[in-house]
Amino acid sequence: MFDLAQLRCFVAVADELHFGRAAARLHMTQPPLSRQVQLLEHAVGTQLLERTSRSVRLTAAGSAFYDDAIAIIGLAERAADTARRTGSGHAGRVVVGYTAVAGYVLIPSLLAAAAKVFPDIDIVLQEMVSTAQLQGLEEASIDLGFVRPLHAVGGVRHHRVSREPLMLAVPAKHPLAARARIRMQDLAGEPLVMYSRSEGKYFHDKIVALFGATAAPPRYVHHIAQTHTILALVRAGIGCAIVPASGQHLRLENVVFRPLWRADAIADIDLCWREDSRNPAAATLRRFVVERWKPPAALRVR
Amino acid sequence: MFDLAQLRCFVAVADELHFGRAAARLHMTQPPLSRQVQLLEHAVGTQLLERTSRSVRLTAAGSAFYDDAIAIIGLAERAADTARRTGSGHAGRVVVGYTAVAGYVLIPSLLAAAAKVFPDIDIVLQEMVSTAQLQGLEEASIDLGFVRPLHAVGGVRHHRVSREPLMLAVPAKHPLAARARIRMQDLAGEPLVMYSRSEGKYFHDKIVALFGATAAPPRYVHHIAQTHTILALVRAGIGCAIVPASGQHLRLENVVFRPLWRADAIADIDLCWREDSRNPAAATLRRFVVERWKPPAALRVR
DNA sequence: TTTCCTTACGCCTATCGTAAGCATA
DNA sequence: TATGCTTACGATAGGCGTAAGGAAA
Repeated sequence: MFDLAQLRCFVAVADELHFGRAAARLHMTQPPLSRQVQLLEHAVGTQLLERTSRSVRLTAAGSAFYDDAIAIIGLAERAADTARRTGSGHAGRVVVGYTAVAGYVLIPSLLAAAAKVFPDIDIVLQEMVSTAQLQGLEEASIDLGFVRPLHAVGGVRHHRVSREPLMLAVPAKHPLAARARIRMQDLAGEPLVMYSRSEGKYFHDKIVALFGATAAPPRYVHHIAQTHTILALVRAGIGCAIVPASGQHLRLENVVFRPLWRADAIADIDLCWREDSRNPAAATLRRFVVERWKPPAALRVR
Repeated sequence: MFDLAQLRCFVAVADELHFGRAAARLHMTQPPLSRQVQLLEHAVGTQLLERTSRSVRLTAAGSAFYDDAIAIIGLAERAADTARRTGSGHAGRVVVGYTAVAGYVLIPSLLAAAAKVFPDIDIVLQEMVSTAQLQGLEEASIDLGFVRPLHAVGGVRHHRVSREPLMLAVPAKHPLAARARIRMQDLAGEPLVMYSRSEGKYFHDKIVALFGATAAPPRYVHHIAQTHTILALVRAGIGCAIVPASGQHLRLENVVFRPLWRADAIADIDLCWREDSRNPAAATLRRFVVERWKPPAALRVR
C-alpha cells in the first residue's frame, strides 16, 4: 500500500506538472521523486501521469486520484490537529448532568458563555436528579453534574456555583397568597406537597429541618421527585409547597410565590466532577466554571 | 508527519487494546509496533493511548483520532480503487454532445442502457449542433458526439448509429396535409422553412439535393439552425418543412407529418470520437455504443 | 511468577543523492 | 544542443526482529 509521503509527492508533481520543480518544492532531487511516483502508480495499480521526455500531464485516473489525494492529506492534517486540541482540552465532548430546575437559568447561561470561549467543545446535556448524577459520575456516564449538595461518593469533588432562596408556592386563591412573607408556623396543619425522600433528598431533608423546631408542622401530602411536578400539584390546588425560587421561571398560572421568614431557607447547587476524569475537555469546562464563570445575579453565591 | 502504515498500527492497537494481539494481526512483532505507535503519537503531538504494563486504553485524543484514522484509511483504499476503475474505463466522466432532435429518442435510450451496464460512469450531456460538436471534439471539450454526418476534422472517427426518414411537416389546414405521401414536385413554389447553411448544413445540403433534379423548386423561407425552431414556424403557418421523422416526438399541435416519395430522403446520425482520446471512460462508452447498443427500432440502421 | 509493554541492538531493506542514459524540441 | 525524465548505483537512515528490562497482578 502507498503512504502519505507518496501522496504528497504525487500532488506536488500534479500541481507543478514538472518533476524538477516538484522536487524542489519537496526539498529533494528529481530521481527519488520519479521513483516514489512510480511506486505510487504501482501500488495504486494504474498510471496516474502521462510523461513524455518534455512534458507531464495527468491521466483520467490521475485526475480522479488527485482529488482524493488532496482530501486524504487534508484529513490527515486536520486529524492531527483535532487530536492535539482534544488532548489539550480545547475540543471534545462533555456530558453534563443537571437537575430540571437548574436548567431554567443556570444551564442556558453556562452554555452561552462556554460556547463563546470553547467553540470546539460539544456539551451534551442530560437532565437527571442529583442522586442519579452522582451515580452517573461514578460510572463515568456523565463528566460534570450540577447537583444539590449531597454526601458525594469517593473521588467526586464539588464547587458551589449557585445559591437561591426557598419560597412558598401557593395556589393564587389560597389565604396565604395574600401574605407578603411567610412564617413557618403559618403553615401549621396546611397540606404541603413534599419532595421524595430518596430522589428529592436534598429538599426533603431541608424542609423537614425548617420545620424541626416547630410545634405544629404542616401536613405532608405526596412525595415527589421533581419541582415542576410539585408545582403542577400546587397549581391544581392540592396544597402549598416549598421550592427553590427558580421555580418561578416555570410561570405557572394560579401559582404565586412568597418569601419565607427564614435566613436558612436557601437551596444551593454544586458543580461536581470526578477527580480522576480522563476527559480533558471536561477538565477545561470545569476549570472555566470554577474559575471564570459568573452565574446570573439571582443565583450568585455571596 | 505520520504515514498510513502508522495509522494502521494505531487502529489495530485501538481495536485490540492489546499490543501483542495487534502485532499478530499486522503480522509483525510487538516491539516495532510499540515503536511505530510512539512515533505516531510524537508526530501527532499528543498521547493517543494510555498504557499500564497490564492494560491499554484510548485517551480522549486517541478516541477522536481513531475515527479520523479509520476515515483516512478507508478513503485511501477507495481512492486507489476509484483510480483503477477510472484508468480501466469503468468509472469516470464522459461529456456527450448531441443534436436536439437526437435527444428526443436516441439519448434517453442510450442513457438508460449505459447507466445499467456502467453505473460509475457519469454522462454529462451537452446539446450542440453538429458543427459545434465537431469543434468540441477537436478542442476536447466533449468526449463523444452524436452528429449528422459531415466532413469530420482529422483524427475524428465515426460510426453510424441511427437512420430515419425525412418527412414533410405541414400546417394541419394546408392542402398537402390531406395527401398520404408527398412527391417533391408537390412542393413547387410552396414556402419551405429551411435549415441554415452553416449550422444546419447536413439538412440544408440534403434538402437542396432532393430538389436538385426538380424543374420547379419550392420557395425557401428563413434559414434556421434547429428542427424544433423550424417546426414552430410550420405550426405558425409560415410554411412547410422537410425534417427528420423524430420531429414528430415534439407533438406540436396543428402540425402533421407526411412521408416523402423518395428512397433517399433519409437522415443519419453518427457517433463521433477522437481517435486519440485520453478518457478511458469515453472509450468504454464508445465501444458500448458501437458494439453492443441497439437504438430504438424506428431509428435502427438497416 | 507471569504477563505484557518498553528499551536496546544488530541486520537488512529502502530511500536518498550523485552520475549516467536517453528522448524530444 | 539543452532540457527533463528515467535508470543505475553506492551510502545511509530507518524499520524489523531478537533479546533484555521493568512494572503490575
